[in-house]
Amino acid sequence: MALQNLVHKRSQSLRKLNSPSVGELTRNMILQTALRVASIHGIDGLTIGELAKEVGMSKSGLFAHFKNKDDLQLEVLKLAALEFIQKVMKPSFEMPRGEARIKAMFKNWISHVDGSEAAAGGIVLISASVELDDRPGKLRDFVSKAQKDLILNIEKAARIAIEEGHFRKDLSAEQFAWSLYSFILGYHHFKRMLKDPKAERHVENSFKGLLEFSKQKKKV
Amino acid sequence: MALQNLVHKRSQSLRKLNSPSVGELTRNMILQTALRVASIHGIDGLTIGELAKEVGMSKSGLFAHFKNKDDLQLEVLKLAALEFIQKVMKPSFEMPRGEARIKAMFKNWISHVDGSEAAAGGIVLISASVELDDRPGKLRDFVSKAQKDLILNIEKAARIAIEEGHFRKDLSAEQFAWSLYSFILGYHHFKRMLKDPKAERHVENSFKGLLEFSKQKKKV
DNA sequence: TTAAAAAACGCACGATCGTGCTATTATAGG
DNA sequence: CCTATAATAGCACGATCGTGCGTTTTTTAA
Repeated sequence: MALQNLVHKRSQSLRKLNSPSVGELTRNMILQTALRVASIHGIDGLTIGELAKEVGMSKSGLFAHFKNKDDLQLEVLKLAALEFIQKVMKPSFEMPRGEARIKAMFKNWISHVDGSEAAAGGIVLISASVELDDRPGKLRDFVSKAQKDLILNIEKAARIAIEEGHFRKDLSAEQFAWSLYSFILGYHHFKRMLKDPKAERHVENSFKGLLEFSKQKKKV
Repeated sequence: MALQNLVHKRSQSLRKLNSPSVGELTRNMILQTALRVASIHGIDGLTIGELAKEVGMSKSGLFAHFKNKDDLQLEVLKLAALEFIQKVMKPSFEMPRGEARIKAMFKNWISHVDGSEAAAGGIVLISASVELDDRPGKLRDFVSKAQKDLILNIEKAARIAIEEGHFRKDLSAEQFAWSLYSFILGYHHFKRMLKDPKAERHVENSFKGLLEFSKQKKKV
């Protein structure tokens, strides 16, 4: 897989105007590939030898771009988080405040989970949190923080919806975020592991129920 | 860690009445230990060398009990499923039909997720499904089937609750099972990965909401 | 008690792991 | 174009992986 050549061709023409060094480009390409590999084999199943093969480089040439394997894994996780933010969170927060934004968030998220080919960011983060939950360290810390930020963003969106009068005043934004995230986890699980064709329907029903529950004035 | 000795002592006294062979006992002990290891390092992180060290045997001596590593992993998953069934599902189905049974199921499940020390079965199954979701094979098939059975059992309990008149007639048992399972996944995630102290409260609120939603006669 | 059978060990194999060191090739600025 | 530097490759290391095989020890049955 000599993606290498393509990258170099492109770099030579680009550098005349704006200059990311060749090494920088290669490094990015490596990380992109690594993210793809990690989405299949998990962040722990990511091995330097296989990655080198996949990317069309020698092990040592590839390895020179990173301090050690932990560093490589951390960079992959960062990329995953970044990709998720840009594909799911950012476009949502460009929508009008309130319910519309919540709905967009849900929709973007679902389709991000579906995008098994290209966008593997979210999947890697979820898998990583399962793989790492019992093993302290920098990797775990990063994933944990990324997830917490994510939850806080959902909470923020929910609070705004309350402010806007779309959701009822006595709704717990925290509980809302928790429920929404659980449904996404459920969707991820049923769709990817169990290949359940009804997963879409179920998650949409649950989400609809959550919305109604969050709107109504009183009781249940 | 010479658990070995204990096992052999016990075997010699036990065998006079009822006879599981020594090899059988050792094999069981290996699997128990393997389950514990897998609950920390994942089913893929389970390595024969480390397991041998943990169990106090030589690699080859241990390996003689299994055809190959895949077989070992499969046996561990089987044990995990068995443990889950006996700790969570079986006691639930001994409760009275209907809502009580549903509640017991939820309660048992939650405390099973909490039992990080001893009961690692459920955790291993959930982790395994994440690790394996993109890698076809016997392991994936088993986990997938185990999870499907599990869902069907929830559905069955829900259908019985409908029959008994505890849940409303037009409730979708399938949707109920889906929601409940998603909440459990959420709990697992928040409790184990994010160490969120509010996880209990959230999952209980969600469960309570689900129950009320399932009872009321009409609307939302 | 002794011979047969089961269980565990010792050892070694090829492969691959993460990671350095040195040499070679590609790129950059003068 | 030439040189300094950046980027990549080659090679080797110790460790560990999964897995066989022959030997030794332990358990079992007569």
